[in-house]
Amino acid sequence: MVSELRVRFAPSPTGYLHIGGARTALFNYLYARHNGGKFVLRIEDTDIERVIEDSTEKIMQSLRWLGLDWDEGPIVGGPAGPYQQSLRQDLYRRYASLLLDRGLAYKCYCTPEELEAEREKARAQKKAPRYSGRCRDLSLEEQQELESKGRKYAIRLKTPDQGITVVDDMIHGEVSFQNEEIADFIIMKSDGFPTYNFACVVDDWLMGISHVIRADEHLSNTPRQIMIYRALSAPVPKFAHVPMILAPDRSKLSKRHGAQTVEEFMEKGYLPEAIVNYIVLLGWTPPDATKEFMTLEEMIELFDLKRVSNTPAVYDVQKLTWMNGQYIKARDPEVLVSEYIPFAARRGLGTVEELQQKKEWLTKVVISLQERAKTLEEMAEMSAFYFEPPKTYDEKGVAKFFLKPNVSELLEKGAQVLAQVEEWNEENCEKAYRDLIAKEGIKSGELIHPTRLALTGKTVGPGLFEIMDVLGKDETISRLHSAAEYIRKLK
RNA sequence: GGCCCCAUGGUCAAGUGGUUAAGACACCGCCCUUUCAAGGCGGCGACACGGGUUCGAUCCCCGUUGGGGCCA
Repeated sequence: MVSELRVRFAPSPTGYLHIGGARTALFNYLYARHNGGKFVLRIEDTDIERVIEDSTEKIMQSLRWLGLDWDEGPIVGGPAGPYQQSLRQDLYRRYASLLLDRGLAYKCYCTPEELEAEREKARAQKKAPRYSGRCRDLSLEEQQELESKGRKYAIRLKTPDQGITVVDDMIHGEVSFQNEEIADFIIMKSDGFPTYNFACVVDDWLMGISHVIRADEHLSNTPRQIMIYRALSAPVPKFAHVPMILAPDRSKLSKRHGAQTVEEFMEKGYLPEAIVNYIVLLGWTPPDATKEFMTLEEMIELFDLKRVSNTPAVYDVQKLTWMNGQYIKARDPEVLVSEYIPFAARRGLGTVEELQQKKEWLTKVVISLQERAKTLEEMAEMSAFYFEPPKTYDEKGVAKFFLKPNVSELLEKGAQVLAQVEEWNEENCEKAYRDLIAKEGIKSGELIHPTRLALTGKTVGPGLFEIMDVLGKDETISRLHSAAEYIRKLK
C-alpha cells in the first residue's frame, strides 16, 4: 500500500488565529489539495494553563471563514482521533512508559530548584546550561528511596551524546545539529502531562502525518523530535519549515501589534478571499511571479513547496487593504449587499431586518460605493448620507462652495428643474442639470460642487447624478431646499 | 549564553556566474474627471559590509554586522 500524503495544522488554543497561523494552515491546505492528500486539524491543548476559553471554536470559525476546511479533526472526526491532545493523555502515558520499559527513557527526580542551581553553576563557569544527566543511572533502590520521600519524577529521553542529527528540510535543505548540544530532555513532566515535543511526535506518528509543514520557529525543536521518532521506532516524516510572518517592527507577531488576527480583519470588513490571496503571497510566489490575483482553486493548482521562500516576511496592512479594495470592486453587487448589511446595521443605519427589506435599493447604494470603499466597514461609513440628510456640512466645502454669491438661488433653481424631471434616473437628472448650467452660462462645477455638498454634506463621494438617482426625487429636492435655507441663514 | 535560520528598494517579491536587476503596495508628478476613488502614463527607490574563488560576482565560499527563532 502506497502511504498516503497527510499534513496537519496544529494550533494551540491560546488565542485567536493570527495571520501567521492562517498562512501556515493555508500552505498545509494547499499542499494537501494539490497532491490529493488529507488535511488534518489537531488542537494542541496540552498546556492547560495557557488554554483560553473558546479559542478552539474561534480558531475553527476563522479557518472555515477563510474556506480552509479540514478532512479530519474536531467536528468532522476521522479514523485517527481524537484530534485534541487533552483527550489523548493516555496515549502519551502509554508510549512514555514503553520508552521507559525499553530503557530509552528514564525517571528524573530532580526538583526545579535543583535544576536551577545546576544551571546557575554552569552559567558561573560559562558553560552551556544543560541538564547533567544525574538521574540517568539511578538504581532501582535509589529510585524507590526518592519516591518513598514523596519525590515526583519527570521522564527524560536518553539522547545520544555523539554524532549529529540531520534535519532534511524541504525548504532549508539539510540542517545539522551536534548531538552533544542536546541534553536528555523531558518528555513527560512531573505533573503527568507530556511536553510539546513528545505529544507532537506521538500524534504526528499515530495520525500518519507524512509531511510536517510548520513555521520556522520549530526548526530548532526538530532534532529533538527526530530523536523521539527514533526511540519510538516510528518513521520520520518529511519536514518543511516555512518562514515566519513578522510584525512591522520585525519581531514575532503578538497581541501588541494591533489588528492581525483573522477575526479582527473579518470584523473590519475584509473579505476572506482577499486575506487568503494576500497571505499566500507572503512566502510563496506562483510560477508566473507577476500573477497576484488568484482564487483558492488556482492556488491549489499552482501551489508548490519548491517555490516557498526561506526569508521571513513582514506583513503590510496597506497592501492587504488595497487588495481588499480590489476584491470589493470586483465582487458581484448582489453578493456584496448581503455582506454589507451587517456592517450597515452596526453603523446604526437600521436593523438587519429593515435593511434586508431594502435590498434592491441597497444594491444601488453598494454599487455607487464599490470602487471607493476598501473595506465593508468603510463602505458602511461612506453610505451613511444615503440614509439621513446631512446634519452638518463640510467646513472647507462651505467656505469654498456655499459662500459664493447667489449659491442659494442656484440651488433653488436646481431643485426647480429637477422637480420637472418625470422619469427619475441618472441620465434625466444629468440632462436637467446640464440644461440649467447652459442656460445660466456657468461652469458645471459651479453648480455641481455646491449640490454635492447640499446632498451629502461632503465634498467627496460617488458621481453626483448617481447620488441623485439613489436618493430619489423627493429627498434630493428636499435636501437642496434645506441647503439653500442654511446658506441664507449664514448671511 | 549556546545552537539554528535568514539577508535584493520603506514593504512583499522575481531573477541570473555576464540582465538596462522584473512586477506589486506605498510615495511623488501628469492625464482623465463634477469631487474622491478607480483607471492610464511617468518618476523616486535595492543586491548589508569585508575578504576570497573566477576572465567576471547580487548569485559560489568564509568572516563581520544586523534581524529572527529555539534551548535553558
